[in-house]
Amino acid sequence: MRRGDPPVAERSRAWFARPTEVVARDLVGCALVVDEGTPSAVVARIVETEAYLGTSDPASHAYRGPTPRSRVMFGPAAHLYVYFTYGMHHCANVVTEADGVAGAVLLRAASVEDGLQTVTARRGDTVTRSGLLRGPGNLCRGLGITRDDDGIDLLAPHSRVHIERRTGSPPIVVGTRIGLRHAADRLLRFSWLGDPAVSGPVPRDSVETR
DNA sequence: GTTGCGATTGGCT
DNA sequence: GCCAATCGCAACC
Repeated sequence: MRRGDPPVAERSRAWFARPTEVVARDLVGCALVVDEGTPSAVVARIVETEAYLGTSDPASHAYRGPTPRSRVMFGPAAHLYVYFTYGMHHCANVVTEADGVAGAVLLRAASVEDGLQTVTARRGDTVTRSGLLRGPGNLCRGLGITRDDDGIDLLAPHSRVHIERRTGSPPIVVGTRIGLRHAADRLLRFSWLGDPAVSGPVPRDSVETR
């Protein structure tokens, strides 16, 4: 490292601390690395995300201010926010924005690159390969993410979940978020165009490249 | 203390 | 397209 370079961890934190919808778009194509260096390591490429903003977003857990559940969303970026819903499913988010400002990106779908045997063992061998991590609940189950992982720092060396940026720019489709009662019309869903692991109806609202 | 419900999923009509 | 499963939260009394 040249003299004067900022620490790598700080530079990465700044990347996650950008506006939530920008991070949501840029996370598509990144790799999720779970339990690296263990026999059950998994690498999966993110193919679909949704942005959940702070106190201005009626669909966000942060809408009414911090609660015991949502407090991680108000903390520093690059942490994991995991919540439990419908009495049976976990959903994983990447925290965005500056410390004190709420924002998070829901990880909706991913494509298994490595660790297929581990993911299949968790999801069952009747699930098709593209369906293994399709949908936020299935993604958490296939990766073994639970509330125990709530609040972990993605940049900490010992963390069991990391995110790696990858070269290349996949074609991104922008659409409406899925399963919402409020603010259902906002274009805050980002999908890898044409990827078979994308969940829900294929969004066709607009296409952008980066 | 009580209650209504959800950023889901899979199965059935 | 409709609906049950299943329970932690957060809103409300």
